[in-house]
Amino acid sequence: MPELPEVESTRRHLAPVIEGHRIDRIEVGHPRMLRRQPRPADFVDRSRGRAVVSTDRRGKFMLWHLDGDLTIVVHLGMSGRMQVVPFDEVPARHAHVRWRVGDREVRLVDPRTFGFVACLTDGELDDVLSGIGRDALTDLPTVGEIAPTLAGRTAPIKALLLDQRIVAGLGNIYVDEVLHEAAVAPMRPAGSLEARELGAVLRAIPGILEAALRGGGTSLDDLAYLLPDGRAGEYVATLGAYGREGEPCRRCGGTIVRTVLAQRSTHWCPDCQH
DNA sequence: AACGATCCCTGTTGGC
DNA sequence: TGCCAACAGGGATCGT
Repeated sequence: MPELPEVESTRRHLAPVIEGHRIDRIEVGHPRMLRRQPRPADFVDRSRGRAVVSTDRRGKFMLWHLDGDLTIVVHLGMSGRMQVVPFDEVPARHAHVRWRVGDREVRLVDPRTFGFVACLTDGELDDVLSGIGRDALTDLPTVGEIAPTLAGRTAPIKALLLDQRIVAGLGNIYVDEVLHEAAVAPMRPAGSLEARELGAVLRAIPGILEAALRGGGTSLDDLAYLLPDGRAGEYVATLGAYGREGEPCRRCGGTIVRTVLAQRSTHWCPDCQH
């Protein structure tokens, strides 16, 4: 599932392909992908012929800043991935949005269509980003900054780490990894964490995310996520908790268990996560 | 306001 | 072997 490391790995691969280049042609094969666009008909008209000035990211939102104060927003949802192929390659199944850039085509492939794209004005972009919290990799809050937000909260710490309005970028896989690294049980009421534990959680976040980024992200067995050149992310071999039900904890030798929390499968070690 | 549940969607998996 | 229900989950939305 694309989370911050997957989106950032994707962005870094796409940057040299699109930055400074003009978008010559756009095709949208699935209107559902435009559901964030205020006026779907604007999507193609706004961005066609414009150059990508720079790329950026906020949480799981990839941003392509265009000339003319417009930004293409790409969210990969749960099964989205980007492809870069020669422009004359036969369209793949589920390649729902296709951008022609020079002699190449950039595609958003998304079988489950939970992803979306939009081309937004600066004002519209501000509206979208105002609903998203600080970036988990580049703008992580300190304990002092985040503690008031969590104080008194009874929801599980996992649920609040998944909430993009608080910290943006973590998804189901990396929340489990962060809590395992921090040795905090995922069902702990968020407000019950001591400063020491909150500190451990916040320290674990950049460590996990940067390691995942070095591996190009996590490609699970179903291969939903791949890099734009088709390669798999290698961090899957390093996962400590997610997907390791029944396997030994790398830290204490206990057994990783799977439960359901916040309507999500949750992997953790009852022996060393407290 | 906070929190949990439900829905969207479809390829894959597992049970019978 | 074949069929079909269950499952995966980011984010929007709804009910309590």
